[in-house]
Amino acid sequence: MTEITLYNTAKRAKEPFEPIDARDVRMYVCGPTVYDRAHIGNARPVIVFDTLFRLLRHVYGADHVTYVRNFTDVDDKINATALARQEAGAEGSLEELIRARSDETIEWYLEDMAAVGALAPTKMPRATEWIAPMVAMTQALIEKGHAYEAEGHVLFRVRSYKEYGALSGRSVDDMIAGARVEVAPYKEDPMDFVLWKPSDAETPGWDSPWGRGRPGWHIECSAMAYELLGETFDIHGGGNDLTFPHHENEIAQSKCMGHGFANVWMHNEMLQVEGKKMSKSLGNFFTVRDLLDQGVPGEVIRFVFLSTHYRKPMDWTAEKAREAEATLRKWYKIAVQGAENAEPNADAVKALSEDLNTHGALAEAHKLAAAEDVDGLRGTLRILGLFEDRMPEWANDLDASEVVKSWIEVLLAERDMARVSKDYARADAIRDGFVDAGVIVKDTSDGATWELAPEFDQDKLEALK
RNA sequence: GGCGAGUUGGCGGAGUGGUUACGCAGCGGAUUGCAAAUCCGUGUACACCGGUUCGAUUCCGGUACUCGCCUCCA
Repeated sequence: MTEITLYNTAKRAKEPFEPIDARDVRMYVCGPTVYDRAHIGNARPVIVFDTLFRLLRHVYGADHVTYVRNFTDVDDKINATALARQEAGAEGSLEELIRARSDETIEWYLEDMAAVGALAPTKMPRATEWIAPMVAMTQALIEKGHAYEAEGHVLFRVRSYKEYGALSGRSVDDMIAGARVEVAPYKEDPMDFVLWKPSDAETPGWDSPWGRGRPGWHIECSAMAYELLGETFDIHGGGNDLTFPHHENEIAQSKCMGHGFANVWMHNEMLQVEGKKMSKSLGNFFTVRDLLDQGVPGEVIRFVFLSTHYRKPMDWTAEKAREAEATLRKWYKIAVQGAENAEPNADAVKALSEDLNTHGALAEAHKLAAAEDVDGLRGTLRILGLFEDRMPEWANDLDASEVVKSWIEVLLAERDMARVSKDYARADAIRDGFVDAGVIVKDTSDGATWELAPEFDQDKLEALK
């Protein structure tokens, strides 16, 4: 069996991956807060952990991997959108509008992530459907002395968990020293974080022993992971911005419940755009849907993501997308000749098994393409999520008649042969079409150059249209 | 301030204690009906300073610089 090595944030080292139960390998990844379209950075953990999911399925069998990715649909930003819609005259109660906003955002998310080749996780729990387990866990933490109620809030007593800070390598005292946040007066300790908070009439809330309220973000993941994967599971993933405080808090909650929780912690690095942090103020903020709408295929987006190791900062550039598209066009023509159930190349799998060296796997794919190993390439592209059942439509050759039409536009406007021929790859067939139509002829003086026919006239071109 | 990641040839980006990563671009050539496409060939890189070693880009220590997190932002 293929030996998989993974970098474990908790150990700060790569270690051999040994599943608790090879017949049911379990992974939890923090999913999105569903208030709007997923931006391009959101796609990174999705693609990284989807690739890991595919590798695990390959190694342990498709039926022996459980992958849980949640939706956080308790959030003030969702409420704000719903409220704005109501004020703009939208039909329905605020509650209904909130639910509708979550629903539509989840739908968008699944569409966009499917477009970049992400398989659906085994389970996708919505926080609002698991409130009872969150309440139960909160209650249990109070009973164990790890949490306390204060002014309608329930807070986790950070000082009661000695290992707090181990994942992110921080000490509680250092964190307090560097804290820039104002401390709520009802907290016993500045580091304590909320498990449950009260909701006002305008905010979604659920009944609880502490009154009507809603869960804190961190308890959501602890409770859902426990319900769906059990007390102990194999891998917990997410972006490295979640390492602290989110994952640190999850660990504190679950460990204090007496759970083993996750054995391996994996974090992907952040994404930048054209060398800069993506932000709305810099104007380099865009969503996955924006790219798709601009005609960047999902496979190309995925390829670009796979070309950088997941633990390194990644830079999204238009140049990389161009390169990726050219490479994929070439590969698809070869891979499409391969058998449908072709196995991935062993060296490519080996690369992936070494802490998800996706770029190494792509390098193997280059070699397979050069060797015209149609099966190996097809299988390899499939495990990378770059090729499913058939060639993506965008990768097919351009339709000659469509291309001719665009050429005609340019010829009519500029009569520029060179300009036209630069733009299209399939010049031969297209040119033949023009020759047949008598629009272009070979220059008789040198016999090597093409020019517009002397008797060329507008009508002839118009007719071709 | 605290924590963490990184620095590889023109660019992107792997990896290794002593042998070609890979891709793109470039250059040379082949082919060709201009161009494109295709094919062949081509590149002695590893931030800086010390140390360990027969030998370090690869291990250890330090310096510089870059970046991220510490704000429910993946």
